[in-house]
Amino acid sequence: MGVKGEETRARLIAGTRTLIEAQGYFGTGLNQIVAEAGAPRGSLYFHFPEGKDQLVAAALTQAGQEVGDLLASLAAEGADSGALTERLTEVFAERLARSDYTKGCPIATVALEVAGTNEPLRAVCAEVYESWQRVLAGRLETEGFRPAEAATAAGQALALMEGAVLLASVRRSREPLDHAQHAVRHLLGTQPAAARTA
Amino acid sequence: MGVKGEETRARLIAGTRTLIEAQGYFGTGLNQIVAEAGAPRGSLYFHFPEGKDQLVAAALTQAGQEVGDLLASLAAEGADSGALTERLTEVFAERLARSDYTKGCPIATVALEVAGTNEPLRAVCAEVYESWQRVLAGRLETEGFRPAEAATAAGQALALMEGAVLLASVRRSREPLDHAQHAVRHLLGTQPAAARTA
DNA sequence: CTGAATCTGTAGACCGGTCTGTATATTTTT
DNA sequence: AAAAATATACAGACCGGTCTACAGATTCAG
Repeated sequence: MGVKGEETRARLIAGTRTLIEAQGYFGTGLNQIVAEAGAPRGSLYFHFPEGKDQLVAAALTQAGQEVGDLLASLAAEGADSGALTERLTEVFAERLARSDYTKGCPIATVALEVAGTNEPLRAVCAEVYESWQRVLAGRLETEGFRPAEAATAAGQALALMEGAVLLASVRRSREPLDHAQHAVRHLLGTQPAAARTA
Repeated sequence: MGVKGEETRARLIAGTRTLIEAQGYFGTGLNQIVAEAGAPRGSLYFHFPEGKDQLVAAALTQAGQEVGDLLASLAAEGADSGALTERLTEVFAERLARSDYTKGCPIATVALEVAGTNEPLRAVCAEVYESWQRVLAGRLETEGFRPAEAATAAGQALALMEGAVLLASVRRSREPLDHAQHAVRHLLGTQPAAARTA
């Protein structure tokens, strides 16, 4: 596969990400995607022969991996669970603010749309969320949580943050995210960064 | 307006609720709605002259009010905040299980789809969530929370439950909802003292 | 009491446009 | 020249929305 082919493929995924994050799966058409990516229709079906679902799956996977890699690298640098969740909350808050509250979690909208009707895409969304949860749970284990409790606590923290993104999108305000961050700290039993350094 | 007219209108709203809760806003077409409701297209535009958005707004409002009325009646009977959230969690869990995990929160999917692109519907979703939050916050005030802290805690609890519905839908399991319920109890039970001293 | 006018609501054909996906021709790269 | 990739025309289905026709009840003049 040549350089140009890779670039077109990358632009298609990037365009798909941009659009589905703001409009969801059904709200985004292939015409819109190829226009956004500056690629012709034929190229789309050359690079993604299975069509829209394959393209959306690639976009979700890439977006999920970016966030997962960020969390994993923070954890590798020794960030504690409170710092991990704070950073994730901040990522979502920043995305919302910079997009005028059109893009929150890159997975959530599609996840809810397809969970009941599109099993392959549901599985992709589930894997992304589980990968995020695994990183957080792993960190919690090094802080003394037993494996089962770490998984539960990580799931609760993730639910809190995802729900806060939903409320923040609907209210057009980052306040729910900031309140969620405090609640997550409380649930996980860690002190805020300000208190730690004091 | 005759009896039959009211019935057709009610069937249209009921059909719309059924479909958008499982498939979202963009995933549900008017052909599907009129088929589900057993009503002709002309009746749809007679009862809802502004079209799809007016119909969806009516469906969201009705679904939101049903849940809100349930919470309000429980609160009037003296249920405490833990019982309110437990019941709301149970409503969502039951809906998911009975629909084979296709219907969770009746608002969430549409809320995320339209938050960035359809201001009137976004406002409807926001009002539903705020009405739920108000009931819970009101109960928290009678339990000793100051108004500001009650609103914050109610928002955190709502975020936790909504996020748990998302994760439960994607995982096809009620486990996230059960874990969320424990976390909500923890948040609401321990925060008053800290909030008062803050 | 009748029968035409009116109102409510039903019924579905039809509009332009967009949807996902296919087929085929052409250009670029190797 | 072969392979990789681009480019576009096209197909059939469906989209939301508009339009006209008409069925059944109600009203009201005579």
